[in-house]
Amino acid sequence: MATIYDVAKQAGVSAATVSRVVNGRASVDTALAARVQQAMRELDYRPNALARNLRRRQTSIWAVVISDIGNPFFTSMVRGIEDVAQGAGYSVVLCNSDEDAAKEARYVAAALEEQMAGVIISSAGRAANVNRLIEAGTPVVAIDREVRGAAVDTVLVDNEHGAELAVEHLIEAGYERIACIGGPRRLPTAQQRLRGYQRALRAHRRPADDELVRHGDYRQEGGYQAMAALLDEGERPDAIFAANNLMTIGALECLADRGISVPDRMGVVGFDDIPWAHLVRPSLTTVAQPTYELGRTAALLLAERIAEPSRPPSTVTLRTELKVRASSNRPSVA
Amino acid sequence: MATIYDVAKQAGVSAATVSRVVNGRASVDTALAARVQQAMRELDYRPNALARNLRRRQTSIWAVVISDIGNPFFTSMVRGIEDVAQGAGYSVVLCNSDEDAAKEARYVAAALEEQMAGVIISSAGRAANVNRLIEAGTPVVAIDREVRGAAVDTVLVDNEHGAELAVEHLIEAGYERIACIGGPRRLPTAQQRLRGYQRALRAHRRPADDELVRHGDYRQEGGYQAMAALLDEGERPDAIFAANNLMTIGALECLADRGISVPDRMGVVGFDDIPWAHLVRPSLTTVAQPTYELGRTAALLLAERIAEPSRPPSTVTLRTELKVRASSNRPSVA
DNA sequence: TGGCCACGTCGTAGATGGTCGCCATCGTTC
DNA sequence: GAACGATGGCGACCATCTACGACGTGGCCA
Repeated sequence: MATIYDVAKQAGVSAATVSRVVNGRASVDTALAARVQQAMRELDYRPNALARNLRRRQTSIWAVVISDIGNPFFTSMVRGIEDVAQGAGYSVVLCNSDEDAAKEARYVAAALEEQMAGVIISSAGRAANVNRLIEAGTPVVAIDREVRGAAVDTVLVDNEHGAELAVEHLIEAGYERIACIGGPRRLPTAQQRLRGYQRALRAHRRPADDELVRHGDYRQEGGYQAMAALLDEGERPDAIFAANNLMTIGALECLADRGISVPDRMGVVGFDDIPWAHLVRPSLTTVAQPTYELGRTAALLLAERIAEPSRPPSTVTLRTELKVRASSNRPSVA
Repeated sequence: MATIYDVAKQAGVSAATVSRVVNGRASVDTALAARVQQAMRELDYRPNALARNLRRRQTSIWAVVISDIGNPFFTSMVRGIEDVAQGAGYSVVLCNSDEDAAKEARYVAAALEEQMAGVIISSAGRAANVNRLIEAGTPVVAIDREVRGAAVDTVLVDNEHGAELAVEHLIEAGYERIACIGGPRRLPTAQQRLRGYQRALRAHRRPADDELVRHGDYRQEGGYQAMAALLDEGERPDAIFAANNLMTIGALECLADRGISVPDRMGVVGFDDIPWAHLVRPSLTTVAQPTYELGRTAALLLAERIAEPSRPPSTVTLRTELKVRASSNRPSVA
């Protein structure tokens, strides 16, 4: 592979001049510049990004650390990030932490070692990882999950409000005993969605029975097990609110296995949409998040922070939207 | 950020010794090594990957170039790649080419500039991109799609056979007029699946009517449009074989919009599974691909090629499996 | 007209942080 | 005493960027 020196020799100039032509920062005589361009074409010269990165002490890569690459919520978000990154001249690296704090820490370490230009993170755990990045001066944006104890740009959705809407909708549809399949207790999104659920019950003077709340792991399997527990233990609910998309799928699976018909004997609303929610039968009522927009916003915030590292961190909260479909349509009791 | 020289000073040794301790290549006296470890901890030393990469003329990153990050087929495949990469000490960068040859070329250029340790690619277009990598000495593995005109390690599934099985199944289920929603003509997978469809028809002496074959873009929208065309133009089929998962979803959507019941009035089999195929009503008969295994195999091949660059390229073909569910269950005519 | 200064260009030389080949040293063993 | 292995330091090297200074030109002022 040709280096900058080969080009310089071919064009009869110094390497510095070639560098100037490549980067367009300083002024170079037009005739010389043309000769350099010519030489670059002839040698099929590609600047060595490694050397440039070392010298500039920074890559042009953004790391995106997410907790589950298989969740369509994240893939759509990543698209939003990618589109902005592309436009701003950055590449995007995807890191899949699998909700594992250790794996997340490894990726953060890698981001530091590789001197990534920025990090967008949906953190599984404590603030330590995020703070490590901030201390090292790496621009960071938290997405989807707020990070307590870290001063960082953040993009969220109104989880509590969305959950409240969902549960209110179930109440208005006539369901009586509404259960909740919550997410992992340590995750802020799970806590907020649970609060929304409780708030709606309280507002409508429904008792908040502890037996009605189960916690899953935000995966399909967890949703299945939580649903099974709700069916087998204690007084059976007639509707459920599930705190994320994959757990909703799991719950539906369980209900199908048990032959419990939705929405007649069990109303179902899930948090976060699924691309084919309307193909599932019955079609699924969901609290839709603006996933693409979430990614876009985070990427824009990151670009701004890179441009202006010292500005105070800001938090953007996007709205959710209740999409009423068939799974929460209780047949009126005659 | 502390450099290797800071650590060397702190431990009272030379930078070379610190390097040896970090990399564990050469033997270092235990006492010295301990002092170095101590100094690294005290200074919170992180090796600068950029400098190492420059010197070694290689990063420890694998680029995975895929054509649609939103397709669960690819996300599962990526998991398989990641797990192997993780174990072998590599990080994985995801590049989303969106079936766009130009975008793909940009990512390939980036992989060359950043001197990626290896590339796994599901190429959208011609062999030029892959050959550029091979010429530069970058280890490459083609996945899911063979690359004609390039001598490269390849991992495929038996597309033709899988498609044949699917169509045979529809024939045996009693469907008469079986249509095909094929993929983009230029893609080898689309060509192979189409051939499997045609072969099955021929074997059962069904006429291969050109009117019964439409081509989509491997996305949901394309499946929807192809289905609509099949319904509106010419003699209507009573079953369809769709050449990938997202187009199957699109076709189902179209059928639902038109009120055409599946499997009574239209049998449906799709190529490639969907995580929640059994939740869609009716549950979906599919040709399942070993997606995770596909990724794993490609990653293993890449690791082998990196270890032994001169070995002749090999091709691995994995088997598909027909998963019979409800969407192809034709009610027997009384 | 001569001298000085500003400015546009361009080359030299170091800096970036690690890695590794080579060589010196030291202790051990035969 | 020679041979050998283990150990650790020196300095070149990776490809690029950039601070600094040199050089030439032209304008302006005395």
